Amino acid sequence: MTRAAPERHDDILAAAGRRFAQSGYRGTSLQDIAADVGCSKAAVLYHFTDKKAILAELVARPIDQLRALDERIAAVSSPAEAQRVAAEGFVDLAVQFRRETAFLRGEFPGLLQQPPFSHLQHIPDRLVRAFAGHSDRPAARVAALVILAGIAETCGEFIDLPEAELRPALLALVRRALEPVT
Amino acid sequence: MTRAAPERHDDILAAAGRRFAQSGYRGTSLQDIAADVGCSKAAVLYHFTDKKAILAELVARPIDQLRALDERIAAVSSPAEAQRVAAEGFVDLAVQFRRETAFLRGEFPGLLQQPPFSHLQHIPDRLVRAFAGHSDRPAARVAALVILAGIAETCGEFIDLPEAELRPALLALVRRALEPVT
DNA sequence: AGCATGCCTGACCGATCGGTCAGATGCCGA
DNA sequence: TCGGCATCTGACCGATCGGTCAGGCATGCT
Repeated sequence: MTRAAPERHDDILAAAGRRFAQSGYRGTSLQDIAADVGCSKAAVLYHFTDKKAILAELVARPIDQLRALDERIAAVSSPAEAQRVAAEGFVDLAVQFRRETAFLRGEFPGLLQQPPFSHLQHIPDRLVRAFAGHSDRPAARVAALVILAGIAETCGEFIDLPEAELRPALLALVRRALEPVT
Repeated sequence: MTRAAPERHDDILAAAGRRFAQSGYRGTSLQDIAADVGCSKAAVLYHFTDKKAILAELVARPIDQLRALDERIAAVSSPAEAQRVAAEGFVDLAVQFRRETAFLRGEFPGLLQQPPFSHLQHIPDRLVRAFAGHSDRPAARVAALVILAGIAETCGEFIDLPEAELRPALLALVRRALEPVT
């Protein structure tokens, strides 16, 4: 069965993403990916030079999305508008990013501090500042990141609560924590 | 070089713990562990039946600690005392547990819902209730867990802030979030 | 028709993995 | 001194891994 190259490329990427998220990078063989796609292992290596290349392209996507959100925030004029944009986009993005790259933290600790992931160390700084409303309290800025970034992974691990219910409750709590002291 | 069995046993366990935390379970070979300990791979398999057995014994330890803390909280009389004990013990324990078992989440998702890890789903319930001071707001109880559990992993990943500085700031924030609405 | 190109397959390779096994070594009680 | 047990080693096994290679097959251009 022969398909057009771009579609096969994306099929492999999607299958690899599901497998990596489920069983980790080292726990996923090229044979597994090929079976999901419905082709041979050699076909996978025809579209990607390496197994590493699949991973690299897979993680580049959320990084680009996060960078795009960062630029969108940088483009708006008022801090209030920046906060709104950040609050809307960052939660979903942080949740998605952590869910899709959870296996990286276990198998490759320290990898997120290296390029191209190290971009994240600078981008979230502006994101969180926008989200926390230019708060001077570092605890508030840190907390916004910690809470948001921890939602996806912690939910369903310790807590038996669907993400749909957990997120608004936590968001309300984040907003409250970030309110200025009266 | 021959050592007494209990010491060798613990040496292997300690070496495996470091390796698993660094490179993951599948990323660590028995040869790696043996090299760290200073013995042969067969010697490792003399003290442990399986590679799985090493992992099982490694993760059983923090589970026991968490259960012990739970029993300590159940033993105290007043809710205020329970809250103090929980606040003291749970933060360190949650941080340690998440750091030492971070690789599990990436390589074996869903494992923490199965025995013997599923005990954690019941134990933290009382812990968090004690920590949150019997709050009726579910968001507060959830938040206490989420925040505490997210400290170890998120710190040093996105945030360039040592844990020693991060923890008191977050603890202050947790307490504030849990205060009753005035 | 003939040929080139893109896409894919099955067979194969070396390396590494977890695990087994027979036997060597050292220690300790009889 | 001798036998037995605990501890450990080197050699080895089958399985699986990532990756290579020669060739097959369809399509489309000349």
